[in-house]
Amino acid sequence: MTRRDLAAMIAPLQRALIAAEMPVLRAHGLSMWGYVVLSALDSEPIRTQAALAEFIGADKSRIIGVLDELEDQGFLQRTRDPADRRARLLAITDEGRRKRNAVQAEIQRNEDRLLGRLPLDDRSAFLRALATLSALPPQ
Amino acid sequence: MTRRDLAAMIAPLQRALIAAEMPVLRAHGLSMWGYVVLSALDSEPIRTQAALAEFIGADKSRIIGVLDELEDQGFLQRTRDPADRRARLLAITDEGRRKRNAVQAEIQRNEDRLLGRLPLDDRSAFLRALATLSALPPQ
DNA sequence: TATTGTTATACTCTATAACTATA
DNA sequence: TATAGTTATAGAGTATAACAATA
Repeated sequence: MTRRDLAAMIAPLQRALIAAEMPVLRAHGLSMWGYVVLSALDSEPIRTQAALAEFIGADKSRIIGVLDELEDQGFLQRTRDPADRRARLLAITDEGRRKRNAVQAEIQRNEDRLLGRLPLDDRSAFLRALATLSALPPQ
Repeated sequence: MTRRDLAAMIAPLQRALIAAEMPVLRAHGLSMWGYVVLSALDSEPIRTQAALAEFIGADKSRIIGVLDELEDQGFLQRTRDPADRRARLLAITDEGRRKRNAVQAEIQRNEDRLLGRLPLDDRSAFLRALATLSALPPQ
């Protein structure tokens, strides 16, 4: 029995999900990477920019503009690490957490509409499978 | 009950799938878009470049270099449409079909290794769900 | 005038390589 | 000398606009 390539099926789905996120993010004044950063800081204890960059799979130079903007918006604080004055410690603010939660709620509401097309047990199996596969080591 | 964003789970999976495809494609002398084009032509009756571009969700100007290369490689033929001499009719060659099938077999073998991490019924539900969600209209 | 395929141009993303300040 | 963060530069990928041939 033949099937389509996984990547070929996932690509349009990913496109659709991102297209649905865009207006939500824009309405909240967040960039895609800004949302990714807030989500990372909200769910994991991350200390430095280098640690953050590695966690979200981006280069350390790529996130700087994002952090600058988030800090300007008051969603993030950067403080020098007293123990190593080269490093900057990252902390999401209460406002940042609120913003992230509001955006996520809207995004997941959209996603749930999509998931609603699936039979109930396919849906939970799908989410379970995604959670497993997304957590695999890169290799 | 909270879950991660769909997009956030799909993104690393997509990255992993593409990373696994790259060496296979390179070994066969195909670009990613070249493979996409051959797959489209092999599975759907597509006549013109405009139709192909729309089918794979790319701009018509973006596929030209891809088509040039595939033609050079002998995987594709372009002929002027006698009924409308502006248009060029696309046809995958036998060699192109063979190449596409060989590449797809290798790619899916990799993918199957990933899917092997899932319990059997989750796996079929996952594939079923993906087929459904990837086929949804962009909206 | 509109459309097909093509080419040229500009823009966005990303990766890489310098640079600074600390260690 | 090495590392954290920053800035500058260059490259890839993409979108848009202009163009020639045909309708």
